[in-house]
Amino acid sequence: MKFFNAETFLIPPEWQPLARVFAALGDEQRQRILLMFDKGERLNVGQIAGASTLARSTVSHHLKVLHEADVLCSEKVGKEVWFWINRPWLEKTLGNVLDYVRRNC
Amino acid sequence: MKFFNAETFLIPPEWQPLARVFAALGDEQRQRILLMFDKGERLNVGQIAGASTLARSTVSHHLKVLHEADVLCSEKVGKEVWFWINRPWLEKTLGNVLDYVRRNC
DNA sequence: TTGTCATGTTCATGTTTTTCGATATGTTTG
DNA sequence: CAAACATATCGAAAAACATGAACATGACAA
Repeated sequence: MKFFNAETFLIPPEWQPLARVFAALGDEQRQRILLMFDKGERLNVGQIAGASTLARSTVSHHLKVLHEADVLCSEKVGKEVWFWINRPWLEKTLGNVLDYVRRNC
Repeated sequence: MKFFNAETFLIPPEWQPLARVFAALGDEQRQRILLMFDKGERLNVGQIAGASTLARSTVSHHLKVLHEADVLCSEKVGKEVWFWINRPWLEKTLGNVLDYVRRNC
């Protein structure tokens, strides 16, 4: 068994940002939102809410979760906030997990 | 915007097994369990429960979730049930997502 | 066989977290 | 200021999580 620390078991700290990504992507509504984005596209809350069955405030909440997990970037322009996928981070994160699996599983 | 279907938005069916993987990996305790496995190692419920702070029944539940997401394989030998990481599936799933990100994000 | 112990799952319950919409508040534009 | 857009907060409903007790099964010894 791996990573023993006396009696208890500790998650390596480099896994924690990753944990947020998985938690964020674990929700179906948030997956739905992510899949809406076209390559390189930027969308605002209204557009996403319009394409979903959720209330605008609910969409805003999910966007916040995705943003805190660094899965989405955002920029406020005038009275609108534009979101887009953080491709480099997503690519790096998934790549790291894949490497980990290949090396340690 | 992508994948429009009249008014509502549909998740492509090939994403559903993947969604289960992310949901399974979204929980911290389940991450903890996964990280316990050494390369190629097989562990039973008692060993995992012993290395965690959770009750055996709780561990059993989490193992069931991981198994239903195909993240773990299991085999019953005698009175013990042995679990191990489904490396090929995990590798394939993460690889698919990574490809998707590279192609469509 | 019968009894006992070890292992794992299922069930009922209680707790905690998440989800969601409504409303109120904040910002920016015209 | 008024209108449009987004966010924050709150409470209710739903889902997920954790636990011990009860149950099922297999190993093993008397």
